[in-house]
Amino acid sequence: MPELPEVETVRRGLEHHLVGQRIREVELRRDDLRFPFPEGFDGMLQGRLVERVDRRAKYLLIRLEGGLTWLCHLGMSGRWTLLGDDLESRPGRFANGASVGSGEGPHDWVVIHLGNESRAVYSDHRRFGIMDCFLTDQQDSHKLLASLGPEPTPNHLTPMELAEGLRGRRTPIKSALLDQKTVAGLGNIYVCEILHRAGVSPRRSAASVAGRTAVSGRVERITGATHDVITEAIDAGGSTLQDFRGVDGDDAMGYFTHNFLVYGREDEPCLGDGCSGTVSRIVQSNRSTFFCPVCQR
DNA sequence: CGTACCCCCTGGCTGC
DNA sequence: TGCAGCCAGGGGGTAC
Repeated sequence: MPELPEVETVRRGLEHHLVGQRIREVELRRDDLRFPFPEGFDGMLQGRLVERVDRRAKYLLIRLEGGLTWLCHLGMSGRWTLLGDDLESRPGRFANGASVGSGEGPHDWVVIHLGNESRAVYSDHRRFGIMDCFLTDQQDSHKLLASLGPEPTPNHLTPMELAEGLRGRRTPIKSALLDQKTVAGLGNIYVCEILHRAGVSPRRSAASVAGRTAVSGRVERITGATHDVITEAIDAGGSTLQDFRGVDGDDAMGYFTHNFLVYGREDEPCLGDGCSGTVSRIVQSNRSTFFCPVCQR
C-alpha cells in the first residue's frame, strides 16, 4: 500500500526497533514473494547485527554487519509489525488487525527473531513485495536500484534535473512522473496530488511540460509541489510515529488520515483555491488518474 | 532506444 | 444471496 512517505515512516520504525539488534533466527514461511528469495537467504541474515536502515525510493535497505544489505520492497500490501515482550505489554495499535498476543496472521511470510526476544513480522497478502540480499559495495550495480532517478526531496530533485528527465518524451507527464527513472519514489496518489497542486494537466506530454526554455514554469511548479507534498506527507507520518509497533505506514501512521485534494474524489468539487471545477477520473497506462480539468492545464 | 501493455496476487466492493 | 466483474497505493518483463 505504501508510497514513499509511508515507506519512510516504516524505515524510521524499523530503524528504531532493529538497529543494534542481532538477528537470531529468520523464519521463511514460503520460498518466494514476487520473486524467489535468494539462495540461502535466511542463512545470510542469521547471526548478523543490524547496523542501519536506509531507504532508496520505495526500497528499504537494511544494513547488516559484514557489508551486507537486506533489501525489502513492500509492493502493494507489504507491512512490518514489531512484536515482543516489552512491546506487547505496552499500549499501542497494530496495523491490519494482527492479533496482539501471537501476532500470527494468515499472510505472515517472514518472521525475524531478534536477540532481545522481540520479533519483526513481514506480512503481505498480495505478495507483490520483494526481498533480496546483496553486498553493500555493489549497490550501484544492483538491478533494481541502478537506474533509479533522483529522490523527490528538496535536497535531491532540482527543476533542472526534472526538465532533463522530461525533455523529448512523448509520454504523458503523469506516466513520466510515475516512471522511477524520472523521479524515484513517486506513486499514483502523490503524482495526482502533485500535478493538481502544480496546476498541470496529467494528459499534457512530458515534452510540453519541459518546454523550450531551460526550466519552464510548469517544471518549476511541479518541482516545488513535489517537494511540498512529499515533505508534508513524511512529516504527517513522522508525527504519528511515537510508540508504534505496526510499521506499515497507513491507518494510524498517517496515510488514511491524509486529506487528498483530488485522489479518490471523482465527481466531487475541486478543492483548489477559488476553483469551481469538478474532479475527473481517467485511466492512464492502466492506472486511475484524478484531476481537475478546470485548474489543471 | 522509448513506449504501451500485460502480468504477478488476493480480497473487497458493486451491480446485476 | 450469489456471483461476475472491477478495482487497488508497484513495477518487472516483453513486444512492438
